[in-house]
Amino acid sequence: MSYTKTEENYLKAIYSLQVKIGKEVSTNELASSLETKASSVTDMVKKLDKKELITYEKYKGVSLTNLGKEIAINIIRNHRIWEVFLVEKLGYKWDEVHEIAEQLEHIKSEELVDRLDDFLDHPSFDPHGDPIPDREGNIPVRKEAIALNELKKGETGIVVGVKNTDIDFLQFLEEMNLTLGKSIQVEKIFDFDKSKVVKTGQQTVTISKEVGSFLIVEKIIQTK
Amino acid sequence: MSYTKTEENYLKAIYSLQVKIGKEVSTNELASSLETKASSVTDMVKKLDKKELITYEKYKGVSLTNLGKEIAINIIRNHRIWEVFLVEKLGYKWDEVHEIAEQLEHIKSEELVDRLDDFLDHPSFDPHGDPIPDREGNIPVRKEAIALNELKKGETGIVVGVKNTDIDFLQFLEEMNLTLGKSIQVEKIFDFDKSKVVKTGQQTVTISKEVGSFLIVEKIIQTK
DNA sequence: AAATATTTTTAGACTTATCTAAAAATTGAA
DNA sequence: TTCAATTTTTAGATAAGTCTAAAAATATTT
Ligand SMILES: [Mn+2]
Ligand SMILES: [Mn+2]
Ligand SMILES: [Mn+2]
Ligand SMILES: [Mn+2]
Repeated sequence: MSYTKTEENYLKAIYSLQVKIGKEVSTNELASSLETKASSVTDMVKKLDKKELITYEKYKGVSLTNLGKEIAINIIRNHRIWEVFLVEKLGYKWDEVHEIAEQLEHIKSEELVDRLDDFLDHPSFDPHGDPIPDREGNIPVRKEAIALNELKKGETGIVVGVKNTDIDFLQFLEEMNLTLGKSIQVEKIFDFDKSKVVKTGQQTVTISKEVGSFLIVEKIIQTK
Repeated sequence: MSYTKTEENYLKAIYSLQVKIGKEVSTNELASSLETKASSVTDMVKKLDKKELITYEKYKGVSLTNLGKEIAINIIRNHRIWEVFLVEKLGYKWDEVHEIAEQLEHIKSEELVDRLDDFLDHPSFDPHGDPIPDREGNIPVRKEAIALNELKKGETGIVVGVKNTDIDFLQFLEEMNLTLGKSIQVEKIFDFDKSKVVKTGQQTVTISKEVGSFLIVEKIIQTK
């Protein structure tokens, strides 16, 4: 069985929203996530329901079937492996690869992504720190990955991911030098608005609570 | 400006047919090349004409404008560079890559193929021996490339390309061990049907006139 | 030069994915 | 609990690309 690019994008969007909100995904949520209209969503979810990729009940939203989930995870796997390729082999920066990966993830070939995965030495995380599912759909979990906001004053974390992939945000991080793998120490937290002064390498910058909620870090236990 | 996959495939097909037959491409030729119906072709060529990618006159066939030719050559460049990548980096065999390249050639990114080209050290020919146009559309020419049929008895050539990329034919060549880079010596030519006995490495095989017309070789001058 | 065969175009229909506008159902406030 | 706001669905259109069947034009034979 093979699916259209649109069907795959719907499944991927439903998967992400389902993980994020933990219950049935509404028509409007899907519409806004896919930048389309609610009426278009209704049409498409009927079709996906008929194909048994999702469960849809009128006015009650949708959720993925096992098959739908499998396909969604596979597309995400494709996307993230391509992103690794683009950054590791072609020298793209991590804030430049998403749009191209959106196209590459839909290339139809059982074998291609597996070969690419071999070629890249089976990466577990993509350039944004997101986990890469394996062929069977298992998703690696990172120990101790938390939002930067959960770090207390004096604590240190390594940037291992972001929760927001807007190009503007990624470029902001680049500017601030808060990129993947960077070590960040919390110097001060303002009670006022929970903004923070953090140190990364020689730089010291102030970041908002919002930015701190989007940055995923691995907390470093200081073994003195 | 960006074009649909279908438009790009039409331009590519028109380009190849135009090169092959040297005059306007007829509706039926295009239909059979694209495995579609003449009526569909008529609709599409009207559209491409309106976009000034081709010149179309009712009942008189089509030919590419400069813009159309430029786009066609660019798609061919994409296709062949991806084929090199698939063979050189991912370990595919040369008879396995065409279908995947048919998909990859349509990925929209100014930069991607240029980066891939760098990564592959600017190859001039693809795994089938076909020339790879550069960014400006210039197509490299190979000196002394001739059909195997043009070799006389006793002469030797190196396989540098094929004129038929049907998967059946490529697999036949694989079977016969007449693959790219192989040296072929003509042992005998039958007057009867111009079939040949040829030697490649330790193997000796008989090939038809047709096969000989599809194999491109570089003639080796025996400097005794 | 007609008649016939072939090629090409037109007409009308279908599919996928989308939209706007209006109707129906659900939610939430008074 | 009733009415208003919001969400969702339906109805009807549109655009891209395709198809079949029939009409029109061109090419080939007699
Ligand atoms: Mn991405
Ligand atoms: Mn990513
Ligand atoms: Mn090819
Ligand atoms: Mn090729």
